[in-house]
Amino acid sequence: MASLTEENYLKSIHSLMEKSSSAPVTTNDLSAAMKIKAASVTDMLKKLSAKKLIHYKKYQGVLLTHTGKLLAISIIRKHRLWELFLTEKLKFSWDQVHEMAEELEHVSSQQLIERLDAFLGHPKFDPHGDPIPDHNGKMADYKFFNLSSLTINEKGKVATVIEQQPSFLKHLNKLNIKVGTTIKVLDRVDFDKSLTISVGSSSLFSISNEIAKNILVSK
Amino acid sequence: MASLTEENYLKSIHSLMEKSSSAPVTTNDLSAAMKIKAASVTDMLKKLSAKKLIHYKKYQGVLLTHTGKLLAISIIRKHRLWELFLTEKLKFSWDQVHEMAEELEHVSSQQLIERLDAFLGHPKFDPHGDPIPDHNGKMADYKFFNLSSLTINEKGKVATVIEQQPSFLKHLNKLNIKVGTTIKVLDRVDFDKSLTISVGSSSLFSISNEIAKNILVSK
DNA sequence: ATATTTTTTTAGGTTACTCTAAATTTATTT
DNA sequence: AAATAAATTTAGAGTAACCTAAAAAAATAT
Ligand SMILES: [Mn+2]
Ligand SMILES: [Mn+2]
Ligand SMILES: [Mn+2]
Ligand SMILES: [Mn+2]
Repeated sequence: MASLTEENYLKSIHSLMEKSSSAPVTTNDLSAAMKIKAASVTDMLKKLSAKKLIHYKKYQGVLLTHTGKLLAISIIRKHRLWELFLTEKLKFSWDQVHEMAEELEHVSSQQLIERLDAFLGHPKFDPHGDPIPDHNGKMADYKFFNLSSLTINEKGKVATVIEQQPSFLKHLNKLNIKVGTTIKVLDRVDFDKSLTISVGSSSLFSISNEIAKNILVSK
Repeated sequence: MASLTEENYLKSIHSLMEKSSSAPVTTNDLSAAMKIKAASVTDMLKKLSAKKLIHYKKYQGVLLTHTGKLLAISIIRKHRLWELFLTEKLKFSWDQVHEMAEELEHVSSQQLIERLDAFLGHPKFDPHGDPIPDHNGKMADYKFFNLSSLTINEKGKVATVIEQQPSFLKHLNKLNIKVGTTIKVLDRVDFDKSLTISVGSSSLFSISNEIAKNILVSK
């Protein structure tokens, strides 16, 4: 139905819509996110519009149609299930799996993905703490708190990370921070909002606000 | 390095070379096998030749170069490992896995395939009894016997099937014949070479020579 | 309300892969 | 050894997905 390229556009539009709380996504946003020139993006928007996967009016940005959204979510489902397969079964670490999942998510068999889901025990979250949509597209919708917003002596359990570049994830590995880790905020420096935290039951160190802002916790 | 399309051509050339015991593969052979018009095949042959993946002289057919052969075998390795994953872990039957593996074999990560190999326990054969090349391209090379060539009262263990269309595999499912099954030839009709066989320890029935010719056994 | 800047679209091209129709080469028959 | 048939290549074209440069529209600043 949709080509690999079209699938990538839909996924990108979906993720930009989430970041902008469903406001129209602009051509330039897509161009920047996908590293494809704006003129090329315009071409593809016309095509996706003709296929009724997006709502598109010249100069007005785009929104996913119902069909487009379902398709986007089904690709995200595949991406996250494959990521979990790679960490759980093949023992890759969370900083290695994204790129491979970018390819695996385009494997078309619906049956394959349902079997994979069962094989993994119908998981609810991927290795980065992102929710895995079920086969109807529904996904867990918890509200998490930014680590940087916790008060002194407050504890949180790492739920998700916002920034997911391998370099950031590898840094968290060094700090022993992963999904599920309990973090307690012990102190905050007024000047730069850096935090002194304890991780798990052992170590105690300081992290910048830049890092804290990219970690979401449940209380 | 090589595109999905190029990979499919190399795989096709490899399999035709095996069938013709390494004689040059013709443009028309490829055209028929890949269901792509001969003119298009010629275009691609020029391209693969420029990349030194095949030996190609106008009108003279093609052979894989050393590099081309290594690449073809690495794709076959991926194909067969994914097929085994699908049967062993996701519980698909041998008649369902080929199509999915046709897509999965193009996922590029070398690391992924090495981990998958380990996860499956470094298997030697795929669900159809075909040998899985190891990471250096070496594969088991047993000599098997055609079921149709067994003498009366001779036994064999099913090792591979030649024809691998889903329809044929499903028929074998019905007959309870799979890789590993022991078959004993009890009688042969002179007129049409059809065989009366016993399968495993139970059933006893007749199969046509057409079917027998597509089953290879070890003695 | 104009002028300037920024964003987006259009116009015209390129590459990868496919096609049909015509030309050429090789193989087979007579 | 021609003549005919079959296989292969060339020529010309189309679609998908990209690009740069120029034009047009929208947003911002004066
Ligand atoms: Mn990812
Ligand atoms: Mn993820
Ligand atoms: Mn197969
Ligand atoms: Mn196989």
